[in-house]
Amino acid sequence: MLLRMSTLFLRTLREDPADAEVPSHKLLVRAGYIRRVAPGIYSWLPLGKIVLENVTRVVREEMDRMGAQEVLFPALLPRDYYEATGRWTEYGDTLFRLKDRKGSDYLLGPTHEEMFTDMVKGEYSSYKDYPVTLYQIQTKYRDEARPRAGILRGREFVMKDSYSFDLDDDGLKHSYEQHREAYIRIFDRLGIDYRICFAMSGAMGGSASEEFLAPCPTGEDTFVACHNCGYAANAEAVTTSAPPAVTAEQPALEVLDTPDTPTIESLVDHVNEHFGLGITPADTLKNIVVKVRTPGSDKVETLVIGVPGDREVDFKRLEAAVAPGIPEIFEAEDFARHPGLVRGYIGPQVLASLGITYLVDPRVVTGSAWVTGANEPGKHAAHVVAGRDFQPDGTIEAAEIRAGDLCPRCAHPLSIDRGIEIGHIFQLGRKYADAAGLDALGPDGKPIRVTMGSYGVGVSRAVAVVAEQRHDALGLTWPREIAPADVHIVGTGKENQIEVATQIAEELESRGLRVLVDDRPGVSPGVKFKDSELLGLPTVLIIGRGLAQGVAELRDRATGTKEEIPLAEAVDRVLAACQA
RNA sequence: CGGGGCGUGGCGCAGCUUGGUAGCGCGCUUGCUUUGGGAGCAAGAAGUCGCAGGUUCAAAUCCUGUCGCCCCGACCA
Repeated sequence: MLLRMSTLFLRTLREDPADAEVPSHKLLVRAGYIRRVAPGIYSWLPLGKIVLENVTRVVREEMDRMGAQEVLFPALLPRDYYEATGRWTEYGDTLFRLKDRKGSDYLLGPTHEEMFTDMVKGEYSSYKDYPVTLYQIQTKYRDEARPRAGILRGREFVMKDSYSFDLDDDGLKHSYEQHREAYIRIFDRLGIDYRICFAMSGAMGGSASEEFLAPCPTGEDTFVACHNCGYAANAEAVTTSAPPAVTAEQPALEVLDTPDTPTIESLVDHVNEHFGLGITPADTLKNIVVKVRTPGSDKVETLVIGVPGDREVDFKRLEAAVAPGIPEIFEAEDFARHPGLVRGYIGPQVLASLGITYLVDPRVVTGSAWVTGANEPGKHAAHVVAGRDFQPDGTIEAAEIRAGDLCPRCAHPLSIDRGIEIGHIFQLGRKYADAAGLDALGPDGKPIRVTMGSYGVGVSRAVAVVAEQRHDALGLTWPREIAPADVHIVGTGKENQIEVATQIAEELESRGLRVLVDDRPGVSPGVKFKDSELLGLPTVLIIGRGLAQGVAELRDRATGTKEEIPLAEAVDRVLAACQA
């Protein structure tokens, strides 16, 4: 491959685009890789298209290597496939819907579980056919509430999605492990820094689930990591380690007059001042009321959640914890309907008699004593003991996570970072097979319900993530595997530098390298150097002022090292650099 | 959907308070000079000032409405 900048369809921008905020967005636009056409929708210019194809190639090679077989579904799909699983309505506004000329409903596929399941059902019927894993690399459409950060979160994006079909749980585990290994190879080859995090399976249903998160300040996901034992988890999936149960005898419950103490801080101050208890916010028990709506029905359950007073309820964690239920704020009118719940002074002592479910943070262990509401305006209760004065219906992971919280596996302090989800693997189980009635006929003549795994890689997002993780003040610094070319040869000077640069470019191309040569006449050296740095090819060879002395300059874009080399050795030295 | 900001040549912006000739930088075209860090000089091309209505002798500027976009929060590869 030999690209000549004199004819390459490329225009670099000197200034950041006004609508870009994150580095990958700014740089990909400035370097002429992508252009915006609508919110969350981008065109790929020649260099960007090459990078995207390179990522695609890596993903495809690794999927093929693990034995998955590539298929391709349409992006334009009829409604009925998504009707069977209820997702035509469940997916809500995120689904791009359209009608054909006859008025029939269609959609642009946001994901393809239904299609894969249906395809396997149509072709396979015997246990001898299984297991099988299929994948596709496809453009997906999601009408995101808020597309953002350029290509990082678009409404149209390229995704590799695959599905494994197995006859039993062990088979599913094996398929899952194979994917895990394939993903590790993929992201290693792409040069992405990532963590494999425990995840919630969320609305998709299913059990084991892990996310591949690329640590990045602009990331939208929060994850914790333990630097001692290697544990990592999405914030929603972190489990809280419970302290041991308290066996010591506790004083009897005591109701205290606590007027004007609407906040935890005011309560703590008041109690310490008037009753000398010496408590901290962590000794109080804060009780939050929420409504949990069951999707697709009118059923709404009232739920009270007890968390230590020094912590907020993390709504995302709460959502994950009550999934597939949808938590909603308990409004003033809801309080009006539940006179037993005294806003600001709720204590768990009365919940059982009110018939309200009470779930507590795991720190609220049996025997622990708390200062909490007394279910009367202006009154709180002290020495309220779990297991004695109230009986929780269970625990819930809804309290916020903080840096320094203890690792659930080894009890070392956890760190908190942000990351971008680039891959997600999980064991779906039989939800879609159930919906589709996907069975294999077993050796005994009886049907076996197939169990599935679902696995995704954000292909176009990976391009942005690499740009996000690998750039400097001057521009992009692609890893060789996905760079638009191996080497950028810059010819600059008023003698025959451009001719020589072109000759070397042709020689390197014939030796199997992918080459970009800057053969633009009359363009000043500064412009060429700046463009070279912006574009970010890993190796740069400059044929410039040293030509008369038979000298070229070899640069490494990422490290910034520069070396003068004899022109006669240029081809070999570039080859060596590109093969290192 | 809630909150904030912005719509002016291809890109980045000023002008709007106090109505009166549409301006700057980059990019683009032509010529000459320049060639190791986004060159210089000269001459050019290119704008329904988001859209609609209103006020006015006169609207980018004032008023009303409307559309769109970006950013921050609830959703996800």
